[in-house]
Amino acid sequence: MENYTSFLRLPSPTTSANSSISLSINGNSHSLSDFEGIKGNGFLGLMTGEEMNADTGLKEHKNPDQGKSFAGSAQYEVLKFSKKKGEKKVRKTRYAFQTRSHVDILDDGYRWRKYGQKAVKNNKFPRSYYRCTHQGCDVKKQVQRLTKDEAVVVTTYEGMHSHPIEKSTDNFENILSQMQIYPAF
DNA sequence: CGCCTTTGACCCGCGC
DNA sequence: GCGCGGGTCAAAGGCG
Repeated sequence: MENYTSFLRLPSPTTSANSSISLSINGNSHSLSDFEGIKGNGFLGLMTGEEMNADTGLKEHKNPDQGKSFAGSAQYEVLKFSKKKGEKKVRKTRYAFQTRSHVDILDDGYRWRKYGQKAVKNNKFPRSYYRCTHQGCDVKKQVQRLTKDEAVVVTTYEGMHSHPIEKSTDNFENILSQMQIYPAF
């Protein structure tokens, strides 16, 4: 997605447990409308089969035993400079989702290999780092639970899968795979 | 046996 | 320069 003119930063994940992340995308044609559409219809439509029951009013849905429920999402771009000298900046798009779940591992249909875990400041829960194991696919995700609301799991995806989903599950990542509207970098 | 997790070390950017 | 915080590496071990 080269055309984004603005990007949304999550509230600093180490200092804020704000559970209502606003979504502000003003990219090209499909950013906002499609994203919202999928979120409002596709996401929830399919999530209901899995006890998904929250949209933006996540705070009122405080029921960890319900399993997973979609809580919120955000997208933002990350500007990075390559470590190598003389390389241009690498732009990555990250999608952050908040999910109410009593389990950290949200099986989203892709195969992930954990490659790290770090303690996060001001957060008593560690953050886990996963990488997609599909060859040539360097999609990463971070999973982190909030101190202020232990029922909330924040999953941050970085990059996009350039391959089909590997398991036929009907959870939200399956839908994510269908909303690959942006070209891979 | 292959794939995965665990875990400390390492690296890097940034602020002081 | 140094320390801190975040991100990654890689060796070692676990498990099906």
